[in-house]
Amino acid sequence: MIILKDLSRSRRQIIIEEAAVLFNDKGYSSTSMKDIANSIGVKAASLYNHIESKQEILSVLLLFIANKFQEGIEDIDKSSYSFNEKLKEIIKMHIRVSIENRHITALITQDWKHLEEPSLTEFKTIRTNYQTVLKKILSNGMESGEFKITHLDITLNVILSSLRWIYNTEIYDNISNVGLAELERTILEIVFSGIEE
Amino acid sequence: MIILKDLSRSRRQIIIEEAAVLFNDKGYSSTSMKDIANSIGVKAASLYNHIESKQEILSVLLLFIANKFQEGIEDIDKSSYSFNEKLKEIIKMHIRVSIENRHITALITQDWKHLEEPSLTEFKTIRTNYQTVLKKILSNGMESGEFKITHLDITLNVILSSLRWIYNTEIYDNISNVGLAELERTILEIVFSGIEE
DNA sequence: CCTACCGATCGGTAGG
DNA sequence: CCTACCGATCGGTAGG
Repeated sequence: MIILKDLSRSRRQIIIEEAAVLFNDKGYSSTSMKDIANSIGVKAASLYNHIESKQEILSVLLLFIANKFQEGIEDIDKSSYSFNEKLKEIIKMHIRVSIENRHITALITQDWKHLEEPSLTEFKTIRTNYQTVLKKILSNGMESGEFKITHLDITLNVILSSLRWIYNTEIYDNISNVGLAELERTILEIVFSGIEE
Repeated sequence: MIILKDLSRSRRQIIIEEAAVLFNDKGYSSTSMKDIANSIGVKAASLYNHIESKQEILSVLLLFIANKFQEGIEDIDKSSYSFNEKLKEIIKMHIRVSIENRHITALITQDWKHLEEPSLTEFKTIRTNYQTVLKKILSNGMESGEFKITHLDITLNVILSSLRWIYNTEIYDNISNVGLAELERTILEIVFSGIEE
C-alpha cells in the first residue's frame, strides 16, 4: 500500500516536476502558468488547487536541490577521510546529484535570481554554507600538503564551475552513453592532475 | 574630430550597453523596455527611434560577443604555436575577452535561448565553430603526446565550463583585486596540472 | 477541475 | 523625444 502510494506522484508533484523541465527550457520568467498547465493537460486556473503560486514552485524546487547538495557535503565533511579523499567524494556526490536531478539542478545557475524573500535569503545561505565547507577542505588540504593551491577563491570557483555543465540538456545527450563511473573518473583526473602529459 | 566622435557613445550604443547590464541582472525576459528606458532617463517609446525591437538588442549583443571569441580563437589557431601553447593562448584570450565584456559574455550561458531566427542559427553556428576548433587542438595535442585526455567531449566541456564564472558579477568583485596576469596564471596551472601536490 | 473574469504589464505604433 | 494608445498576455481569483 505504502509502496504503491510512494510510487505514484501526487498531482502537486507532477506540476512541480513539469515546471522544472519548462523552467529549464525557457527560463522561469518566460514560462507561463498556461505553459505548465498545457504540459499536464489542464487549464491554468486548475493549478491553483495544488500550488499557491508560480513563485512557490520555484521556491520548492530550489530549496529542495540546495538542501540535497548541502546534506551531501556535510555527510562527507563529517567523515574521517583525508582532505584529498573528501574532495574526491564531494566531486563525485556533486556529479551524482546533478545527474539525478538534472532539470532542477540547472535552475541553480540563473533562475534562483527570481526567488523572492524569504526564500531568496534561505537559498543564498545554504549556497554560501556549501562553498564555505568546500573552501575549508581545500584550505586544510593545502596546509597539509595534499593540494597545491595559489588562490583559494579562484580554485574554488574553477572547480565548482567545471562541474556546471553536466546537467545541461544539450550537452547531456552527447555524453549520456559514457556512464556515471567513467564520467566521475574522467573529471576527477582533470581536476586532480590536469591535462598536460 | 574622428577621435572625439569615437569616444562618445552613440545613443544607440548607450541603449544596447545598458540593456546588457539589465539582461545580466534579471535576464532578458524579466527586463522590460521600460526598465531599459528608465536606466537612461527616457520614456520607453523613445527607444524605438534608435533600435528596432527588444529582440534586435539581444541579437546585436550576442552576435558581437560570439564573433569576438571566434576571431580570437581563429587568430591563435592560424599561428605556428604547439598545441600546448595554442591551448594556453586560447584560455588566456577567453579570460581576457570575458572580463573586458563581462555583461555581454554572461548572456552566452542562458539568454541566447531567447534569440529568434535567423539570429539563433547564426549564433549557434559560431558557437559550434569555436568548439570544433578547440576540440581539434585538444585532439591533435593528444595524438602528439602533449595532452593526456581520455574523453575528448568531457575534457572540452570541463575546460570551457571552468572558465564560465569569471564574468559573474557576484564573484567578480571578490577577485577583482587579483589582476589579469595572475588570474590567467592560476587558471592555467589548474587546467594543465591540476590541484594535487 | 472548469468557465469567466480581474487589473497590471508587456512590446510596440501613431502622430506630432 | 513625448503623450496617448493598441491588442495580447500575464498571474491569479471567484464561484460553482
